Amino acid sequence: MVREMSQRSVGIIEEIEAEILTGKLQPGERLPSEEKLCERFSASRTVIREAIQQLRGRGLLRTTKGSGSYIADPSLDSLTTAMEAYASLVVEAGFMELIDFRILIETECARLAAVHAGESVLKELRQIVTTMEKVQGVRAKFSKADIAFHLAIARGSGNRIYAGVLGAVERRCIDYAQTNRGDGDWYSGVVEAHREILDAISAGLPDRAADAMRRHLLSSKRHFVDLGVQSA
Amino acid sequence: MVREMSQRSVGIIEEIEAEILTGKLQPGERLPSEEKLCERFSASRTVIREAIQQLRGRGLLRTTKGSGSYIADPSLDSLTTAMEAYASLVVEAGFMELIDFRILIETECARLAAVHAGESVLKELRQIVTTMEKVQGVRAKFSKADIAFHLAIARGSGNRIYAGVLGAVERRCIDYAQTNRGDGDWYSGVVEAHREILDAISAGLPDRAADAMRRHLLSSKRHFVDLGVQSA
DNA sequence: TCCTGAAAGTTGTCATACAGATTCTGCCGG
DNA sequence: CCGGCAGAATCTGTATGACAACTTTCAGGA
Repeated sequence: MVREMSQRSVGIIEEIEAEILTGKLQPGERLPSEEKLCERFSASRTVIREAIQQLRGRGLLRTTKGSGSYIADPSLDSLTTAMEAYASLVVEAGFMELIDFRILIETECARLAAVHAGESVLKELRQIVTTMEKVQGVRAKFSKADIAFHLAIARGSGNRIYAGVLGAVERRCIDYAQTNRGDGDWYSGVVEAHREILDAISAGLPDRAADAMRRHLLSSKRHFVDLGVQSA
Repeated sequence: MVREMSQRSVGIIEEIEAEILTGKLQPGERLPSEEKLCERFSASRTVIREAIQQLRGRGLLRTTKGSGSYIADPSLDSLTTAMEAYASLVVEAGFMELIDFRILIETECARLAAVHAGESVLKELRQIVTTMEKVQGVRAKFSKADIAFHLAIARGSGNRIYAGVLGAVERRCIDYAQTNRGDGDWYSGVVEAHREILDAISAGLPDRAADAMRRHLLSSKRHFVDLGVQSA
């Protein structure tokens, strides 16, 4: 039997976490040194360090040797790592839910990108599609370009949360999609779909971009189903 | 100047993480004891423990004193806590992005709930709306019911990711919405909107439910803007 | 003023020890 | 043969002390 347990560090973690979340400790600010935290919490350095390690794992702190621990910037790192952790743990059971989640967000990203994407993003997208054509058949490179394409669109949406969330789930979804497939003209179909999305965004047509993205992702999802990925 | 640094534990973290996500280590399975990990990685127990702490912080492991560390279940806890942390760190700057994110997801949840929600969820929703009518004017209770309403719909969508993600951002969004407002008939307007959503879901009309939810949330968003919440 | 280098401060790692909890093992009684 | 119970073995949690490696600070000299 496995039961709950008390831990000296959890109280410390909660307290520091609260100070960060309430803004008492601002991003970029330095945490007191381990020694001083020892005094404050009347705990050994061991316990203090373990608390810090866990907070680092959550992305709330970053530490520099010889200098100290600092409150992390309000970057999407913590969100991304957690989302990644969750995505990696979701095996068969909730995988469809993850895919639906991705479809919802990416469709919206495509729609927004058609309006907000700047020239630099468009240029990047064109280059990626060109790359994809060249590396057809080379699974690793193709996959990498595929991910880059979708993330670039997410960045082009102008909403950093979409970009952060997608960064976490994208790799896993695409790896899954390509694991069991090597068909010759599957590659050309995907390239075609991407070009369609690119054209719509480039032309500034939100609905068409969203529709193209949606069809592309639904087609991917259909492949999962065909491959027998069933929910438990 | 703050620079990068090598850490003995990062390699260990990556290796264990890889074993988890490739499925070599399954959820529920026990990690080798710290002593054995020391041998395997030729590192001191200190380093091994720090790696474990960070993985615990990410929600990938749970540990029981006297027993060992186990691969975590694919629970949404880690996702929720991290999302919460991020939502709290996002202050003024990215708040609109958070709201848009919420609107996107909740609209979809309403649509799905109209199809998937079971009788228990419907019953809960009806009860919450009744409660909301009673506690009009009492900010704390009204806010609590408000959150409960939206979360119940998220659960009714049948997608656990939506529910997990929303659980993290909901409280913060709603608190923000009600902080600077106490108008008399604002309450009745909100109740009205919720009833509209409920009716659509109850009637099994996805598009109408989505539309009602969207209008409700857009109206909320408009209030933020009116209140002068500007993005940096 | 600017540069250098020593000193102080801070985190990273190691080794050891023991407390507290769990799990395994083997003996004993039925 | 089986079940239960006590003790041993195993394992994590915590404390302490020490030293290495890195950063920051600051005083003193060119």
